[in-house]
Amino acid sequence: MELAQLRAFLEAAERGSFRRAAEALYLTQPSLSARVHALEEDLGVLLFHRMGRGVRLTEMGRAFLPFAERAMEALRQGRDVIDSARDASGGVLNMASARAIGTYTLPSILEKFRFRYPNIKVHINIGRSSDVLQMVVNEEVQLGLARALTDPDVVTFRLYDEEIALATSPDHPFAIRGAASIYEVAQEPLILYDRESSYFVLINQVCRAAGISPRVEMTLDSIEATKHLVELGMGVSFLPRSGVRHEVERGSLCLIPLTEGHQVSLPTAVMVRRAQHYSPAVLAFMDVLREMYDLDTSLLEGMGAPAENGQIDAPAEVRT
Amino acid sequence: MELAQLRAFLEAAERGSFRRAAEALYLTQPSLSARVHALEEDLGVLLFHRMGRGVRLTEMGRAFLPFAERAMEALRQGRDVIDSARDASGGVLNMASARAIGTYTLPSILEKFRFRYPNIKVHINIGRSSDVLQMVVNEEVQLGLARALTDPDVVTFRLYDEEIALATSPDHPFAIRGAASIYEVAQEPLILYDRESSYFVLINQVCRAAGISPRVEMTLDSIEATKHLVELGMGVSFLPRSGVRHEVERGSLCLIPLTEGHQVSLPTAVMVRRAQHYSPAVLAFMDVLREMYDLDTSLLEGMGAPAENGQIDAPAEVRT
DNA sequence: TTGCAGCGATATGTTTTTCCTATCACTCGC
DNA sequence: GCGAGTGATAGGAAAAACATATCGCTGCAA
Repeated sequence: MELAQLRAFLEAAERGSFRRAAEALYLTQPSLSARVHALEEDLGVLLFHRMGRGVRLTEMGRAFLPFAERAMEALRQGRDVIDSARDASGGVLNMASARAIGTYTLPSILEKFRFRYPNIKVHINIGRSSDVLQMVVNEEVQLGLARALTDPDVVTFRLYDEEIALATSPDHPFAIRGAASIYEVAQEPLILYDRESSYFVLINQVCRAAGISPRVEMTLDSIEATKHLVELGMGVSFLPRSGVRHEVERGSLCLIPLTEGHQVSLPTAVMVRRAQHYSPAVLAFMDVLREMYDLDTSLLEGMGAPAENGQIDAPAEVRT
Repeated sequence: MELAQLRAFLEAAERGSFRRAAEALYLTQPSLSARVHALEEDLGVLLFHRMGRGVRLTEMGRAFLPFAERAMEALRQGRDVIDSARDASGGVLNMASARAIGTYTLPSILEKFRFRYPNIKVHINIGRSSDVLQMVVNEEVQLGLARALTDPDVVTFRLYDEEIALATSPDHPFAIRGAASIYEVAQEPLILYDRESSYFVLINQVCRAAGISPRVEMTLDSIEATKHLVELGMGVSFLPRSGVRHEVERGSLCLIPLTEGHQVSLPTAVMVRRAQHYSPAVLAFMDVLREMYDLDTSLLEGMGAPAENGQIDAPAEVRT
């Protein structure tokens, strides 16, 4: 069965004439006749009564007609969807972001993005870094911002290293002294957020590296709430530097360097599912990131698949 | 767009591999590749990401997939309907019959028919002769039994002439005398049924031919009720001979010959929509009729369209 | 009744398309 | 790296589709 045959069938059924149907399809009558005949052969039944004057559907023909119409309608709709999607596909960017990035970094990115591409609608899903990666892999989103994770199906571009700093209230002994040892921190009540988050994992990792086990007094799932508790002197916390900028400027929080020089940083990256072609929206967003973070996104453009150096395999990085 | 392309698309989408899809469709990989490429060209979008290892649907491909599936499903259903209709088409005979024929003649026809073709289901619509003709023309039924009417799109085979006889109760003067003049009948209260029916029209026609106007006391739409009224002596009526056989045998009704020799007969016929091919059920029914009424139905069989002498143009016939 | 016009079927040669074989380029797993 | 597996490409062969010309039939009209 072929669509050409169905088109011939439908046209002939509608016009009651092979000749006129052939005209409508820019064919000669014998060609259309052959198409109908082939369809009849395929189905094993006569679809038309051939009268001297035109043709008329048989019972079988009438029975088959609605199905042929439905099939053609489905394909027409499919084509419509493709057409509208092609025109509008540049118009929607569906992305995912880790919470901290979405809260503190993404707004400034979006500001620039919306200014430069005001017609692109953006949908943002907030989740943990591992969720973000998963959404990218599953193609639930076109693009993800999170801690740099690696996956064979994902291209990861590193954006910047988020420094995780020890934060205390201004009247805390650490703040007054202006420094603290990692071993002292281990004695302090520690407030962390979201046991599953990258931050939590990373900080535990640092402590283990230093051979200490921190006194985790509280875990929350909100950075904002954590900051407030630290401001109130309930404990100290490791927080992303970009997330406490305002409080530091205001003087309600202090960032304390560690005497051992431990520096905890979290590589932040943008991730896309590996593919050969990317939607205009994705390329536009990457372009904004390229400008802001000196990124090399040339690998995404054109036909070529992204090469190896576009990725980062580095796990959360700890320099000492 | 062609179905071959859609089949290639669907198979490749399902298997994630052009090569395996090609195998499944008994093609070589380049052929399948070309089909998909042609579809992509037609739609103007890429449907697959070509990875080194297999292929993966693009967003567009995912968007188009359900429509392609729906179209294929519609065609599959259409084919199923055709297949089951072909197998069962011999199994259903949809017919229409005029009331009198359906009541008195059809049962004996059906008895023989059901005996010989026990697997054929019969649906019967009862209506007036003109309705029967219309249903045949509109192809609402495959076959009609009615007064012989003519239509350019209908083939009419005459079966028998139904004699319309004057019926009275056994104690009526006509019955005692054993005969009646048409002019005497004009003086009697006449009971007729169904103003629109062929019988009614025919009897009026006879009376007008004799230059008389009958005393129509009552019109009913049931032959059975008419018979009962005549049995009770409420009047006389013209009734189809086959419809009063039982009452005459039982002695509750008498049939009175007209002294002038007027004989009213109604040509009864079977009618089918003119076509080139007839379903097995129709041919089977015609075969039973052929045997019972010495009909020449050979014209319906084989490929040839029915010829001219298969029809009857005679209107209701009045011999005098 | 007899032409005449319209329609569909058929035959045939040509053109177009489709298909397969062979080969290249690329990716991935060992 | 190297081999297995996969998709793209090129070119020749096979098949299908198409158009032209013509026949037979039907229905309409003179």
